[in-house]
Formats: sequence, structure tokens, C-alpha cells
Amino acid sequence: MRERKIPLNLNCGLDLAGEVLYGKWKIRLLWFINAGHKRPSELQRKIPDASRRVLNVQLNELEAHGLIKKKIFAVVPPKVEYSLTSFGETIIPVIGTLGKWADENENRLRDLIQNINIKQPEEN
Amino acid sequence: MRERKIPLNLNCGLDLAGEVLYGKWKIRLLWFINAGHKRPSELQRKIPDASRRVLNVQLNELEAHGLIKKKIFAVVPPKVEYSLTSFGETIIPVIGTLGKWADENENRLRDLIQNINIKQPEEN
DNA sequence: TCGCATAGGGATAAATTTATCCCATATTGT
DNA sequence: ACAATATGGGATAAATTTATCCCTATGCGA
Repeated sequence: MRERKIPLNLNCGLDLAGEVLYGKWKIRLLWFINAGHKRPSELQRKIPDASRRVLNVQLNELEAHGLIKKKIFAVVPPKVEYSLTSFGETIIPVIGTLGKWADENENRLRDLIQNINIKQPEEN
Repeated sequence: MRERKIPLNLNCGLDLAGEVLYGKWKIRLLWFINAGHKRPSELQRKIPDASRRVLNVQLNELEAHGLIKKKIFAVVPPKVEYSLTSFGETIIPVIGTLGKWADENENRLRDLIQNINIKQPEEN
């Protein structure tokens, strides 16, 4: 990884959580791996908006952070399977909670995000 | 806000959640506001690693996304108080879950993050 | 023999996010 | 007079993250 010019802030727990979960696709990757989509090509199909490259990068980071592990099969064409480590499994309920919140508020969120700069939301 | 060149991905709930929660300090801001630290200067003292500027920017975004509201008192020196909207309150348990996870795994996380590129963690 | 599937990663450009610096307001205390 | 307090935001630089492009490898099927 690149030499970091600005040191990470790792003061409180939330900093640490941020460090392993930030990344445009990481949460989704964990979620899908947990749901049984183990191969890179499957994940790519599940997340078509991400390029192959970024998924690799983020999978590598998740692996380096000990949330997922990688099994390489010595076959051709190549076959790789990711799975959660036992540590990685502990984060799944957290993601579940977040997803549940997002789903329950999907319409509202979509509205707020889309209408920024068009109108101020009523306070409440 | 700046014109965005690459459109946001807002397919699933998690994308939406990401859109309002991403930002280096947003989660902490929500947490502290909920804990009763309402004034910008208080928040700044609570999060000394962030510059005043960024906190303002992120507070503005949280407000635009309808998670917090701002009350300005017409006094000098200026006084401002933020508080959660009722919608903002609904995200607090989610942050709580994340924080709890992070605290429970603090040592492990700290270890993993610090030792990247020094050794590969044992699988498990 | 070409094309496809599968996986991985270097190099570099572009986009986005953060950081830094600076200025403004108006009152109270030194 | 001058510093400090409190809040806010413009302008611009720097850092970081994503996106793009391209190249590698090896069998299988058309």
C-alpha cells in the first residue's frame, strides 16, 4: 500500500471500524460473500457498477484486514473463492442493522438525496 | 455542491445509507450531537483531529440530508445549536451497534490495521 | 487459430474528499 | 488598541480514492 502522508486517526472504536469498512464497495462485498457469492466473477456480476479492478483492490484490503479469506484452486481457468473469517462474520449483524435501517427509510433517503439544492426539507 | 461527474450509485439501500453516512467525521458528529454536544465549538473540541472547516462542511451535508437541524441564536458572539431530527434519531441505534462491535474488537482491529504489510494474519 | 472465461495487477488519469490559509462579524476582557 | 470568542465560508493545494486501459496466463469450444 501507498505511503500515507496524513496519519490515520485511530483514537476511538469508530475510527477503527471506519478504517476497515470504508471503501465504496466493501460493505456490499462482505454482504454478498456472506450470502454465498464467493467467486470474484460472481461478485462482479452482483456489483456491475464497480470495475473488476476496484473489486480486487477492495477484496485485498478486506483480506489484509482479516475480514475475509481467500482460497485459490490450482486449476485452469483460475478459480478463487472468498469466504468470511470468523472475525468477518461478527460484522455481518452490524451490516444487517444498517441495511435494515436503509431499507425502512429507502424512499425518504432517495428523496432527500435527490432533492438537495432544490428545496430545504421541512424541519421536524 | 460541486457538479458531480460520475453519477452516484443509488441502487440498493446500502448505497443510500452510504451516501448520507460517508464522510470522515459524520458518524462521530451524529453520535456526539446525540450525546448532547450541540454547539460547533463543542464538537470541534470533541474531535480535535478535524479542522473547523471540515466539520462545517460535514455538518452542512448532514443538515442537507435531513439528519440534523440547526438553530441559530441571534446573539454575539454567535451561538448555534445542532440537534438530531426525528429521522436522524433513527440512525443512532445503528451507529450504536457499529460502535459496540468496534469496541468489542478494538484490540484486534488495532492490531490488524497496524500490522498490515508486516505479517499475514493466521487464517481462522 | 480466434475468442471467451477466469483471475490479477501495473501504470496512469480523473474525480472526489480533506486540509490549509485567510477573511469577516461584533462584543467582552486586558 | 488588541486579543479572544464563536461561527461561517471562499479559494486553493494536497492527499486519497476510483476509474480506465492494458497485459499476463491457460485450456475449451467454434
